[in-house]
Amino acid sequence: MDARETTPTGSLDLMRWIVWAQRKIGDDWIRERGLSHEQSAVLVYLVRNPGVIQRDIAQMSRTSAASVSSLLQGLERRGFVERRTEPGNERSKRVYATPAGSELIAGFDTAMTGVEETILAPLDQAERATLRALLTKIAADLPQPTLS
Amino acid sequence: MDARETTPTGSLDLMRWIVWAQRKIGDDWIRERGLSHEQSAVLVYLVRNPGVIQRDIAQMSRTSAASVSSLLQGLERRGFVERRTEPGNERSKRVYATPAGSELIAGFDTAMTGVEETILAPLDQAERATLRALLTKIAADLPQPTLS
DNA sequence: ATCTAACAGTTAGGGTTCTAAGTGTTCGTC
DNA sequence: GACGAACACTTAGAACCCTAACTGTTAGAT
Repeated sequence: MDARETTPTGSLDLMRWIVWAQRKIGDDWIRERGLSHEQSAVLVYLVRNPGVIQRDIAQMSRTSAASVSSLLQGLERRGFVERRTEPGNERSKRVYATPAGSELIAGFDTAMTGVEETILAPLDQAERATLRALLTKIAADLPQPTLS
Repeated sequence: MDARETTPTGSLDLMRWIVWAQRKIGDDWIRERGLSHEQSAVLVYLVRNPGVIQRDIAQMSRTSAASVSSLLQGLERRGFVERRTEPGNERSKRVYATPAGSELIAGFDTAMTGVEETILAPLDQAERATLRALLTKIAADLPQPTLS
């Protein structure tokens, strides 16, 4: 939930608004499959980065190792994820999305690209290029999300 | 959490990335004060719209009346929110942010405008105007967040 | 006036996520 | 080797949010 404004004006307010519209659709799609938003985000990450260890997941999602542990328990119980320890390193566990997990995310991705197309419909190709350039410039040096 | 990509390319991926960076900072700020993201969003809404009833909150946040009830219990217990029933209508409750609640959100807002400035730093004034124009165009006819 | 249905909100119970404290494993130093 | 610190992860317990079922209130129809 993030409908902080009724009539957004600042650029970041607008972005939040737009992103929130897309996210809401994605969350609904995911929730119908019985997963939370956080679980889906981790599953997407696992499909793109197979075999990472839990510490990596904690870093990218900026949460604690404990939260990752609980979260993966839920995903594992449903058969979307698998954890294996490799011989020679008994304390790390490599995490993989199962075929069922990958399939779920594939469906999610196609649904989401459809939504993206719908959202960007008001812009022509030149405008989209400009937008992408500006956003790239911003994203290039985002401040480290360390608190003020 | 929404770090779905390691190297985002699409415009909406970029927006998600940027928004997520800001949101993460905001969430940390809020969590240090002992609130969840959802609770903060509702509190912001209440500061801007004093006296709404719980059904309104459920509509704007697109959740259920039950969730709003639990959420407000947490906010009320901490003294950030107050619920009053008006004579003549015994079944609706008008909800107000207390001074403590308003003060909290005021601090949050100033912190966030600082973050916004930091994030937009790479763009000059002309670029910011272009960006805002493009985003406004998109936001103008966002698809209704009804599921596909 | 009564009866029903819709409404506004709450309670109960389960899953999720968080903080704090606890295992077990590896590395570095002596 | 042996010891201690750092590391990777788990468990326990609390708060949160959600679905389903519930209580109490209002409005409308007969």
